[in-house]
Amino acid sequence: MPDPDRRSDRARLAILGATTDLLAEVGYRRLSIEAIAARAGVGKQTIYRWWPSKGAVVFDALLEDAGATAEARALPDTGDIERDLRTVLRETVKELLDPDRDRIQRTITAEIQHDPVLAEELVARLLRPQMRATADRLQAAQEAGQLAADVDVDLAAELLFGPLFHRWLLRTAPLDARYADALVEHLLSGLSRPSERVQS
Amino acid sequence: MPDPDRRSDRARLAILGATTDLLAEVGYRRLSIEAIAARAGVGKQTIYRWWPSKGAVVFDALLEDAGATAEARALPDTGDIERDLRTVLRETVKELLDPDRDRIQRTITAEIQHDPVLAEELVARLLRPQMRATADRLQAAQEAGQLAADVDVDLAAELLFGPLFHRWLLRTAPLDARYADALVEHLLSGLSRPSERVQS
Amino acid sequence: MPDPDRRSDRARLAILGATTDLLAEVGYRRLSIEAIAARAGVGKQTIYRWWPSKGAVVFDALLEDAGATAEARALPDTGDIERDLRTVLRETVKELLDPDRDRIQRTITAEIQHDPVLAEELVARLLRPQMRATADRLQAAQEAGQLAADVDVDLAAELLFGPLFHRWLLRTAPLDARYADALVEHLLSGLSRPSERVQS
Amino acid sequence: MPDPDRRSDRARLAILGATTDLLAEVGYRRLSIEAIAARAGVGKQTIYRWWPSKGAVVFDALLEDAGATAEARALPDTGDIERDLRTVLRETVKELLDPDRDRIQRTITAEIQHDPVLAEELVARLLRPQMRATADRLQAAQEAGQLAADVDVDLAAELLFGPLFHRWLLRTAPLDARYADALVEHLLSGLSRPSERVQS
DNA sequence: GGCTAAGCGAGACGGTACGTCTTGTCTTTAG
DNA sequence: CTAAAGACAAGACGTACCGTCTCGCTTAGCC
Repeated sequence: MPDPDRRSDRARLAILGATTDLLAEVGYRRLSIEAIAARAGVGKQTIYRWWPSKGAVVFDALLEDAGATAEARALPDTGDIERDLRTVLRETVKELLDPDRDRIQRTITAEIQHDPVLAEELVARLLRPQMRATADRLQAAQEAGQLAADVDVDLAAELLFGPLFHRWLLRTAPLDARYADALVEHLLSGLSRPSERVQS
Repeated sequence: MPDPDRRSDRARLAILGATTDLLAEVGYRRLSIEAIAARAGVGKQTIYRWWPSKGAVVFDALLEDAGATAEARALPDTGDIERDLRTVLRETVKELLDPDRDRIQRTITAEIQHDPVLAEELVARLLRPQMRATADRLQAAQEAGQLAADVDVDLAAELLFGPLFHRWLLRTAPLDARYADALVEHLLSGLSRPSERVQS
Repeated sequence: MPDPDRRSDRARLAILGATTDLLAEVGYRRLSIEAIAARAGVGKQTIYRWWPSKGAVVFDALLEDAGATAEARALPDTGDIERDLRTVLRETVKELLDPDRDRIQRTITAEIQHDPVLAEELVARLLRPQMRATADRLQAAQEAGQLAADVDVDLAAELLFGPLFHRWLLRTAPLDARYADALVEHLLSGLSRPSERVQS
Repeated sequence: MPDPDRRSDRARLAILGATTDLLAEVGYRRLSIEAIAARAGVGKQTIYRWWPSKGAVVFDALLEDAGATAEARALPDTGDIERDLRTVLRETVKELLDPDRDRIQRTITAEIQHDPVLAEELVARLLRPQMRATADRLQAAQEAGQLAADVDVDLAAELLFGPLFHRWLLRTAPLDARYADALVEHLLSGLSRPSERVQS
């Protein structure tokens, strides 16, 4: 309904900024549209005009921050697949361990549980690119003969990030660089040998 | 402060029951203590007396339900490790795909993001036992010579459940029985062969 | 703090009306802001925004009603002071005996016991005007030679209304028209004769 | 229902004492049965067993205090009716001006507005005796020939106390000793002269 | 360059829920 | 076997926000 052309960028940025600030100060739970509007020096209607929910505002505010990070995390390609995977996983772990990122990331994760639309946006803009890049790197390694030809590189990427995020989100065990290394180690070496398996 | 000896079990169960019902009906977001009290025929104070937050009530309500489920999901041991893992993973997938369980499980997952105490309780009472059981089943297979002796069974369990929950929580891709099978398949066969790896 | 210019008259009148109705139905003690808001179809905040306490709302509601009454009770002046005073006192008695007015009036009287500010407002807007009018009527009679020149007309007014309200408020004896007449009778005839007094 | 013989005097006095204390500390409005029980070191049930309402407890507590005062205020009889009336009215004024008595008296007055039973008890135990005594003193004066034989002594008593309490309760004007004197003066002298009245 | 249709800030509104407090009843515990 | 202690159902308190709705006031952008 409202005309995007006439949208005030001043207001937009003030809202996003106030949201980021307040998120850090009081957390998602106690964050209110009222407070965002007040902090941003903006009428509540201006928020409701452009965002459908608190979650959406928060989401945009976080993406604003996360954007640069994601770009910067382009996968390295040194020719050594093991080293490159180690690098990217350790980096991911380090990021998740940073208190600020931790809070933001958890907030966004909690948020998408109840909002599939946001979920899709998050996946499309942050998660999928990262996994895609990892899978691409694996494929390059495959083409270089460093990996078996029958390896499903997408599945492989999930075998790296899946357990990592599982530990982090569900807190089943502490997350550290050694775990990242162990995942890479397993992926590249294989856990079991075909010869040792019984016939099923 | 209040004396647990004098706690009314009637009220406790009514509250937990009402919470479960309302969760399924309106979801976590629109679940209110007010509504729980009304549905349970209980004073609000009785809820506040025994639980510190809405999250805690929901959590207890969930555990009450999940208890039996968890017990019932004792791992099968048919002697065939592949079949057994397939069974347990497919079961887990099926459970996560059930709308009610999905909603409840997501709710609780979102909840623990901001509450490490709840997180630890969830892990201790639900997640850890399941992974422990899986790891134990793997160890039995190992002792039966169906798996290489150097396999880290705990890591193996994470390689199964990690990617599963990753897909489910972050919605990076649809979750189905085929994916469960693929995870088992990978774990037991190995993705890469040692002989094919380049020297690093 | 709130801006009186933007005040909704619709809400104001609905609140005052609901208050009057509920006062008559359940009395002051069991009157709740909650109920007023519900009956008026108004948010509680709208009440708290404009009135500091339940007493203040009730007070305004009463004055709204009493306003017209007070205006209408302009003193008659038939030329016959005794008849006019009888009329006004009997009218007052009749009003106090009406169950609705009785309840409201008692409520407000109880209320001002603990709130001098409300007291002053009540006196200024209702009580003082009535006594002033009565005193004025007495003065007119005085000027017409119907009363001694040295009579203090203000004191005289208190001698009429004081005993009346005393009976009514403290319930020391039943209130009726005969009592009103007796008070007028005494005021105009004098209880004791100067000639009969002993020297003091 | 409960047996008055078995009533614990210790508890009764503790309750009455706690009530008086709390009344002075927080006033009637914010006085709660809960607080009285806690302060008195008594179960709430013990209060509910013996008193029907908060008002009743307060009432008893206040009467406990007021009792002695009332007894002590026996009317003087010096033979000079004017002086005696002046004394008793001035005393009453002084009492009403004392902050503690003022608060207690107002509380009790507010209370009886909504409780005719309490009203009757107050009247019977405090108000009526005082007015009776005043009327009796007037009658003695009458018999001594100091007052006209046709004076209604009960009405006369109301003409003294009525305006006094009217001023005090409704705060229509400040209460002081001069006003007390003026009332006595009027009662004994008469406001108007019969000879000056017009024929009605 | 003036008109007009927006977006804007402000904030009152009808509501819902919060977490606390008190009421009056009922139950448990200790003397 | 009584009375304190206090849990309970009920419901009002006053506050915080929700999302909607006017208000005037900029502020474009089209005439």
